[in-house]
Amino acid sequence: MRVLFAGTPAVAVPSLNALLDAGFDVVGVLTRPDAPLGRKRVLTPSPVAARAEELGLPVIKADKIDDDAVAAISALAPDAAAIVAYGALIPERALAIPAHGWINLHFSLLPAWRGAAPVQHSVIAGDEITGASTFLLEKGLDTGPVFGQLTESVDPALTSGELLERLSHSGAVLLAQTLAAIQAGRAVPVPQSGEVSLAPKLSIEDGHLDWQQPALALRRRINGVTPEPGAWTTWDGARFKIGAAVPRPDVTDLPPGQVRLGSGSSAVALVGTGSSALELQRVQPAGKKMMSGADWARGLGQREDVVFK
RNA sequence: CGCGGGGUGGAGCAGUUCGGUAGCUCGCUGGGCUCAUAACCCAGAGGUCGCAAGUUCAAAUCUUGCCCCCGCAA
Repeated sequence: MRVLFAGTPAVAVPSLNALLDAGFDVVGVLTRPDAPLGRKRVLTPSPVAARAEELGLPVIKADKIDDDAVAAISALAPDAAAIVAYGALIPERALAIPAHGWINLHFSLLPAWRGAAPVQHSVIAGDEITGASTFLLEKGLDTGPVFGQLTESVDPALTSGELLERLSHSGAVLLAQTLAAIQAGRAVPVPQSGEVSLAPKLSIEDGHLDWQQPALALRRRINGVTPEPGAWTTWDGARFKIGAAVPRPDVTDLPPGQVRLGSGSSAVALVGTGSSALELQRVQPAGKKMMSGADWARGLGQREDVVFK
């Protein structure tokens, strides 16, 4: 079966690999154009583009599916298209090109968390179970009938990045299985049923921590927005990022935002919340590299005037 | 030229304003104490102060140029 693969970020790469390993004839790869990356704005190919070039596969780079892109896709004459985090809408006329349609791997248990950032929203919401779904792409946003799903329990200590990494691998297997079923003619798409929720792309503001919230909610938010867009607060008027924190239910005497620094060999950074305290494990003051909370506390010495806002 | 912070033993920092022998909290090594320990005590190793040039009797500190890291913005 001739398959077109569409995807852009690193989480899509395992799926591309899985399709090849499963023996599908990947006739081309659709990905977004090279984008400026980092402070120096170096034009960098997407991870999927890099992998495709490594494999010697034909690559179509398109920001939106215009006439040229449609023509390029048609020319490849795919029987099916597999799409994982491509990053742009596929118009109906492109959806119609492959006979079997476009099969999307989405990292949630649809119809929960339709949209660009399902895993992040799932972590922030405190879902105990999440997963991945394959479904037939149609006009609406992640609304198509589902072919298959897998579930994954959510470890409260995991960040979105880590959970997404796991799902990108388990989901890749699911995607390959779904395509195999379609090829064999035994795939049964089932309309989505259940409670719909939306997972729009996270903004910087989504990572802004509100210390009035209870510790567990804050931890979920920190994990949910890590590594992108990142959790932050402000200290002395400057941005202060927090990469990881664990609840300290035994510390209940700190007002929200107030920081207590342990000294000596018991160096530790605690911050008050709406409930009990959080212990900061990874922090990054503005202008500094990410460091452990203990290192940060050591460098500051015993100060009691550190307050997050 | 987008705005800003930073580079000081292995880690995190102070010292720079006003030049004058390298400091703090840890870590590490050895020893002591202890049933024991991330506790405590003693001793020790470890630094071209990002790089280069300049000023000076003397530069981590002042001047100039360059490199690298990071926050914001894109």
